[in-house]
Amino acid sequence: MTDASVRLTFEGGTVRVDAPRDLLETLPDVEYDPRTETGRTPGFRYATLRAALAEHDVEVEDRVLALSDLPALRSAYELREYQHEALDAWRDAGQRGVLELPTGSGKTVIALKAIEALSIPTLIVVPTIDLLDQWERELGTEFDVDLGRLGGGEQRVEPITVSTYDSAYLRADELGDRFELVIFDEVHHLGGEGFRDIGRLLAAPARLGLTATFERPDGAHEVVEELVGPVVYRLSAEDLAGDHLAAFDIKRIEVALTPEERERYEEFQGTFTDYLAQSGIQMRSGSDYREIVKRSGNDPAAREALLAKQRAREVMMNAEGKVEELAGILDRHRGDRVIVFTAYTDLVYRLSERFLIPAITHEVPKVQARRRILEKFRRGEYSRIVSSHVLDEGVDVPDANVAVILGGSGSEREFKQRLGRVLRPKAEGERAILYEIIAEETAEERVAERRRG
DNA sequence: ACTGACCGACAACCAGCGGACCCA
DNA sequence: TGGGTCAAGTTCTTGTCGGTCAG
Repeated sequence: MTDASVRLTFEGGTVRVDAPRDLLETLPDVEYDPRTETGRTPGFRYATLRAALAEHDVEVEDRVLALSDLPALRSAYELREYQHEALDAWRDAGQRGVLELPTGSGKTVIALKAIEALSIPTLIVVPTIDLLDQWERELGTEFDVDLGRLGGGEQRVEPITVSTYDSAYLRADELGDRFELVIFDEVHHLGGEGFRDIGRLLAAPARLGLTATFERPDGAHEVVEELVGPVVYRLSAEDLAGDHLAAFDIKRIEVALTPEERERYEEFQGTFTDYLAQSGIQMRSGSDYREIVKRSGNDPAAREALLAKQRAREVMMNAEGKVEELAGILDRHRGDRVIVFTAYTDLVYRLSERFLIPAITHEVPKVQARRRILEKFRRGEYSRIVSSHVLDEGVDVPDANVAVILGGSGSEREFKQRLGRVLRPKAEGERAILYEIIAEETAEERVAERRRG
């Protein structure tokens, strides 16, 4: 017992545990691997494994992490009080956990301070190339070290590296031993079926997640919690409004469908409800909906019902009355900076033509063109833009003070992200406004309720 | 170097009120 | 007559992203 020895090494996203069989069996989450005749556990269990071994009176030869040298980092940045609290909460939780803070509250800065405080090799994982660039810029300004970059056509690893989720996913098994701290920006993405493997394969014991909305409707935040840790600090937009973020009002406006729209809506919606009645499905949650989706693979009636539901959704999301209402809003806010959000790209182009507003969708040819439009918006050459979902996340959108949602999903996340676009601190007394325009007597009233308007 | 086409991944997707059938 | 089960083997569409590869 006393002189047993244990050797830990990293192999393709797992920690290999060379130890006597009887000791292996006492270790949590360590499985016996008959091929190598050793114990084995996923990379993310490394920290708990070390803790468990510390309880035993054994000599541990730990060769898991292969870290490069990193000079002590220093940044001139001063954290605000709540940012300080957030960082402390994370450290108190054993350098594991998630910070849930609204868009514009300076999550990046907290992370930079965490990197500075620990000065250990760090991997930062982000969902988009845009964020890749932003992090690279911030890190470059703050720290005087070479930065690695994985994604956007480059694959360069340095002690401090920024990666996309996609690239990290492709290389996690091989990179898992190179970093002691991993930061997941927009950490809710880590709940995705494939992306969760990133968290699983990395051995980094220190883990920080950043997001504005931790909970996922599919429940996968529990996976994230296991891989990164629980939420250790949380503030909402309301908490910071009027102080570090702009004060804001949310105005809900209901508009009527035209008689033609009403007729089409009722017909499509009717097809859907008829199917529900006929199949006996109780529509209580998203899983009931998924049940219909599942059936639609083999059952033509289910498929027809789903298509009808989608057509009904299109009718209400694109209702003509919303366009008229928008005309009034644009008129009232002549001097303001306005972002208009829709659910469908078709409507984006219709609005763009009718109101002569630049459009941004995923189809906008080339990132360059999109960037040019945003740049002109930033400089004030444009005071309005129309977009679908493109600007929801991961794009550095210049500040606006009026947002108009013509069509959106029931997603709380989408709503917060859109709201976040108008919440940067404003001049004294100025308030941001978010308009939700909703088709009355349609399912959209419930949809808007779900996202908590 | 840039571009477009392709692929796979991810996310959202949520009625309003009484039927049909098989088997023990 | 009464009670239980109703459709399984992989699943709708739209919007958006990153990675890859050919030209």
